[in-house]
Amino acid sequence: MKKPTIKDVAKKANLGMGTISRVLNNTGYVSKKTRKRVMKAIEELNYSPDPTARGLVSGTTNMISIVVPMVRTEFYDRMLNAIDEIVSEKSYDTVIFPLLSKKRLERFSDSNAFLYRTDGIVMASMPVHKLFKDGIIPTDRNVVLVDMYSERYDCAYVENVDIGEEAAEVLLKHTDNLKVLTFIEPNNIFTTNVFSKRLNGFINKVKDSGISFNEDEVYHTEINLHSAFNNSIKILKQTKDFPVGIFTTCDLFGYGLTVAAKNLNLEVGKDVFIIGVDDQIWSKDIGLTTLKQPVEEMSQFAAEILLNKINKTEGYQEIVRKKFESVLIKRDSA
Amino acid sequence: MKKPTIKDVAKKANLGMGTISRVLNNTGYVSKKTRKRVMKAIEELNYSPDPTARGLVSGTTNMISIVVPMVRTEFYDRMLNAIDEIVSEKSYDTVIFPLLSKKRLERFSDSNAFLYRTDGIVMASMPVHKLFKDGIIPTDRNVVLVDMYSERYDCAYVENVDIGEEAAEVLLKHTDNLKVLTFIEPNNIFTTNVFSKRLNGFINKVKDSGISFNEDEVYHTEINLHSAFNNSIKILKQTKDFPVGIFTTCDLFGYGLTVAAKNLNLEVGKDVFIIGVDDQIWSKDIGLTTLKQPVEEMSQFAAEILLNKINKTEGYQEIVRKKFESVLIKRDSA
DNA sequence: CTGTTAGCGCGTTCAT
DNA sequence: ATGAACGCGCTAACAG
Repeated sequence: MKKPTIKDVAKKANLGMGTISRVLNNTGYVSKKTRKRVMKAIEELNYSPDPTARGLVSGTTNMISIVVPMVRTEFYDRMLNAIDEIVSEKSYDTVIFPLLSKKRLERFSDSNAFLYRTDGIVMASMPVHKLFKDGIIPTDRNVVLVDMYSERYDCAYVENVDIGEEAAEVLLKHTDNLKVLTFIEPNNIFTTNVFSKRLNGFINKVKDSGISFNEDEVYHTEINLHSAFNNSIKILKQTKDFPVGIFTTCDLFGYGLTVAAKNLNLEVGKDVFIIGVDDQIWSKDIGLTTLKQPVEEMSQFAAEILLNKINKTEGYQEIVRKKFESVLIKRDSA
Repeated sequence: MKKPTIKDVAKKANLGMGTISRVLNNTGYVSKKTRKRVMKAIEELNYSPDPTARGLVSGTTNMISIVVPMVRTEFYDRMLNAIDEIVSEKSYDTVIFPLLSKKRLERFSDSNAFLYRTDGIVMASMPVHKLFKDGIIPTDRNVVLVDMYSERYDCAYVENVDIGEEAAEVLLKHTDNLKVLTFIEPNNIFTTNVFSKRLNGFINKVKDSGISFNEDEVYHTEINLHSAFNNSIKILKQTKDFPVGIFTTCDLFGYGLTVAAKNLNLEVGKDVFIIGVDDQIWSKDIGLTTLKQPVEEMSQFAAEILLNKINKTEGYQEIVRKKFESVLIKRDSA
């Protein structure tokens, strides 16, 4: 019971292999009648073409690789869904490569890694210049970056410095008494420093506005709610004057702060102003004002330019770069 | 600048293709000297073999597919890491297929989907009997299930009914006044009903112990902290007698309940006893007693039997099934 | 020990 | 409009 091949179909339909291939790929001429015969044979044998063989001869796989740093956040979940939606319309399949470890990165440095055998690659939040030798992704396939700026590659990104600046603007409308709750990224090749960019943008904007800002007002937390809660309690207890405006560099921290404020009987939106980043699905429920990164739009845009490039016939192609703006979602907290 | 092929290497080293192939695959005899020559040529040309061509002829890819329902939980993140760790030792690569949608499921029903072109498939938390026609995964490749029991396939799983029972046991040591906070799974082909299994196990155990249990004592929540928190407040407010013991069918809900209790000035571990499931990374920090599913052990076991099967030469192989026991992690909350 | 050759399953000429 | 033959890059089998 071996799997049927195109040869079996040809034999069954009393036709040449070429003809079968032609109806399979909708290429060249083939009469209506024989097409029907082919379809019937395919049906009967329950045949479907072998993608490996196809890949070998045509060089294409009808698949798109998506490389993500990890797979446990809403951000990347949204991204994967958005990309899959776009490419599946053109009957491309997605396959996910989480960059789990340094060992995996090494494997990804081989241009024959499976990752690069697909028709196109989406790299999300990857500091390509740090990860790959000479900053070059070892492939001749089409590549597009999401959530990352690059000089060399097509990319769809948001400027995290801008996010920090916008956060400052929002809070400054309420008070000059400002603090920040953020995460300190480890200094390794994997990080894209989104948190420190947001922080820097915030500080710059505040200082530009002529307000003094002491680095002591930046508090640290780990990326989990419990740590965010604990450190929020600390911030609030150390706060002498209210109201206070606090920029939490992601919504999760904003959540911790919201709960902490409630615990200390402080009113969010009056005693404590909070702005977060990301607009998580639950952010609405807790009335958190936030800067939403347009993940879906960004991802879909990236997917589209990737498909374009794949289907464009050879030749020079300009690098496409698109900066996406975060959107202020105004709710009760600020 | 085409990529070098094995032919180029052969030419460069003045050898036959066969010899190159032999050193590449460590098969057959090849003298030390020529091996060196080959290595040198490979180095100089920066050659690496084309996995597609390899796959076509040998039928193997050195890759393992992992199918997961989604990719945004710690549970699956842990699983992926655990599996990757095992298989990468044998220089297999992992590729992830999240079952994002019904459309994707359809694609997965084609035995030539890329998913099935790898050397082995790990399916996580997949109700195979509901997802595939006749309950058969359309492939002749080796398959093993994780976090799911099956009559037909090798599997490594935990019995979620047991988890509910154990939770009941723990809480009953503190009080007979019991409640549950859980999620109601939608009734579709994707769900594995872990939550209702845990609930049923709990209820059965309680009733077996001669304690009456009213279905009204089961409260529902969505799978996010905010909903868990809100519904926890509701539970606690509707509770007349303390202490109360509450089984939260996952740690996330336990977290919401912990925060809610604090909010209402109830002491966890005295007024309110809580037991959760999963032992998330932050569960320790909030002192949550929990039943840890041995994700890593389970996943690694599955990976190992998969590798075994792959490398075993043909012939009858018994189905391997291993049930893993959850581990009680005792902390302050119960 | 090493070279040669026949396919793996398919797409793509090139005849017809 | 269709069939035959070649080759994609590689491994396996067989000669030598």
